[in-house]
Amino acid sequence: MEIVLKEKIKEAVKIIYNSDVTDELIQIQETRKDFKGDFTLVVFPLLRFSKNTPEKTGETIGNYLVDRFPSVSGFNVIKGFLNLEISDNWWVAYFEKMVSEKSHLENCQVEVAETILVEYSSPNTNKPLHLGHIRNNLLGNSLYRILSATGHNVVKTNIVNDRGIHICKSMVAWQNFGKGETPQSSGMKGDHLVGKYYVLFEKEYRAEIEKLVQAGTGEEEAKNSAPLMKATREMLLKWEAGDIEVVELWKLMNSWVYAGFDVTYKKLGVDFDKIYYESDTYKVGKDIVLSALKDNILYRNDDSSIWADLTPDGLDQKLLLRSDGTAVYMTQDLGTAVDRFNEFRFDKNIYVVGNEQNYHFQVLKALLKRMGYPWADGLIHFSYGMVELPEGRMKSREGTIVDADDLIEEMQETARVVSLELGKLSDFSEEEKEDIFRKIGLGALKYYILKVDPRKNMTFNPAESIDFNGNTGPFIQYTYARIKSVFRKAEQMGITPDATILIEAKIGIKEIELIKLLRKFSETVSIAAASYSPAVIANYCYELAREFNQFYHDYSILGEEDQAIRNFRLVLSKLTSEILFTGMGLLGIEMPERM
RNA sequence: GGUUCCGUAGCUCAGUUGGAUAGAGCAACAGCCUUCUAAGCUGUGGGUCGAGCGUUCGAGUCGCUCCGGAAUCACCA
Repeated sequence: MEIVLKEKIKEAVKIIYNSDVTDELIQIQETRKDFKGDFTLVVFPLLRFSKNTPEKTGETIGNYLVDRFPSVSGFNVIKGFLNLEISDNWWVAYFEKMVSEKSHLENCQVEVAETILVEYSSPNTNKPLHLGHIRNNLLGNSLYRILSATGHNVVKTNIVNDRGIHICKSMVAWQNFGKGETPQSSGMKGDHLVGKYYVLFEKEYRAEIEKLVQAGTGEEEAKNSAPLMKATREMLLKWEAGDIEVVELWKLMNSWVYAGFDVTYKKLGVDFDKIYYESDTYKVGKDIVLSALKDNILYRNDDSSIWADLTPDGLDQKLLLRSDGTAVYMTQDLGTAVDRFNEFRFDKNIYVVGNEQNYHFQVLKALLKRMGYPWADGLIHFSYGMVELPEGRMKSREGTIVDADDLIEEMQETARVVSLELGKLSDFSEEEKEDIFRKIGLGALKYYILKVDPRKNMTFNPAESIDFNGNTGPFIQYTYARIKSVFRKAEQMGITPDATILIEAKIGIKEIELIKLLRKFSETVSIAAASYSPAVIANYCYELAREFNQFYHDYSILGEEDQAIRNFRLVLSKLTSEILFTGMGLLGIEMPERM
C-alpha cells in the first residue's frame, strides 16, 4: 500500500505542481494512534514544490488522492501531516490475501540465499553453564531460526574450549584432592562435578600464594612458583605432547562435562549441526602461525614466542604462540576459522560471543586478512551484552553465579505453582501438566532474555522472580491458548471458519488494528534477520498479543449473531494464533494449547 | 591513559532510515468475571530522554564538548 501511495503522490505532485520528486522526499509512515487515519504523508519535504503552507499542500494532495484513488476514503491535515484514511474494503481484501498465503514467511525471503555459520554456546569444559551462557545459547539459536526463516542456509556450530590452561586446573585439582570422585559416586551432574574442582583449584592456589607471600616471596613470583600452578603448566605441556596418562584423564573428565551439557542443552531446546573442539583446531592454528612466520607476516621474539605486529591496523602487538611453544586462545580461533571455511565455504561466519571480546575479534579479523584470507570479511562478531546482577557482574568468588540448571528448574517450579493456583488444568494427566509447566517456565525465561536488545547489557534480579504477567512469555502463550480455546468451543458448536467469504463482513476498529499488525509480521522478520535481533520479534509478538486481547475483550467471537462477522472474527483469530506461533517459534519458545 | 559501548518513568525495557503530545510492563491506587480462559481488560498518578552547544522547518534519534557507568588494551579464555 505504501508503495502504491508513493506512486500516486508522485503523480499528484507532477500534475499539480509540475515537478518530479525523488522517492526519499515522499515519506509515508503509519498514522499515530491518537489521530484519525491509517497512513500519513509528511508534507514538509514537498513544500519546496508547492511553495505553499504545509496545511494547504496537504489538503491539495489529499483531495487529489480521494478523487483519483478509491482505496483512499478520506483524509485530514494536522500541521504538516496528511493523514490518509484507507477504506475498510481494502483492509479486508488485504486480510483475505494474507490468509490465503501458504506460509507466513513467504514475504520475507531473501533474494540471495547465503551459507551462514552461526557459532554459539562455546562453553569451557571446566565449569557448568550459567546465566550468561543461557543468553548466548538463546540468542544463537534464535538467530539461526530467524536467518533460516528468511531463506538462508544456516549451519549451527559450537566450538568447545576443551583444552588450555584452565582445563588443566580442574584436572590438577581433581588429581590432588579428588580421591577418585566421579559423577556416579557423587551423584553430581558431570559438569557441576568438574566445576567443583575448578573452584577448589582457585581456592587452594590462592592459599599457596598467600603462604609464599608471607614467607617473603614477591606477589608475581609467588603466582608463578606456587606448586599448583607449576603442576598445571607442566600438565598443559604434557597434554600438548600427547602424554597418555594426562590425555586419558582429560578425556574422562571432559566426557563427564559433555554428558552434563547435553542435559542442559536439551532442556534449553538448542542443538548443533557441527561441533568443533579446540583440541583439534589449535593444531591447525599452530601450523598457520608457523607458516605465516615463514612468510614474515609474524615475528619471533628473543624468548622465542611468536607475535603479530598489528600497529599498522591501529591495533597492538599480539601474542600467538607462547615461549614454550603452546597455543593461546587466538591461535586456535585462527585454526577454527580456516577449518570452517575449508569445510563450508561460508559467506558469513557469525560468532555469538559477548562484547567483552570485541577486541579479540577485531584482532582475529585483522590477522586473517593479513594472512591473505579474503573471506575474513565474512567474519561477523555478533557482540551481545553481559547479563548483570543489580550489584554488577556475576562473580564466582562471591558465589553470585546464577547456574543455568538451577534457573531452569526454578522457572518450571514457578510455572507449576502459578498454574496449580489458577487450577485450570485439573483434567490433565500429570505428564501433560508437567509438559505445560515446562513450556511456560522456559517460555518465561526465554522471552525475558530475548526481548532485550542483544547489544545491550541487561540486568537480572534473582530476588524478583521472572514475571508471568504483562510483557512476558506466558502472556503471549496465554493469548495463544485462549484462541485455541475458542476454536475448541467452535468445534463443539459445529462452526468452522471459512476463509473465502470474508469480504461480506463489516469490520470494526480493533479488527483493522489487528490486521495492520498482522500485516507487519513479515517485515518484522526481515528486520530481525537484517539486524540480528530476536528482540524485534519478541516485542512484535507482545504487541500483537496485547492487541488481540483488547479485541477479545471488546468483541464477542462465537457469540456474534451475524454469521459473516462471526466467521471473519474466527479467521482473524486463527491468523493471529498462527503468527504468534510462528513468531514465538523463531525465538525457540513453544506454545501450549491450554494453560 | 588509549579504544569501544552504554545513560529514556521508582524498577525492567521499547522507541524502523531525524517527524506530530516520548511508549509498554512491573510496582502503587481505582474499577471490570451468571457471557468465547481475569496469566486478561479499563482508568489514575509518575519524564528537564545524563548535561550543554550545534546542524535542521523539525532531534530521544545526527555532530562536538563535558559528566556518569561498563568492557577491553594478559605468555587468561
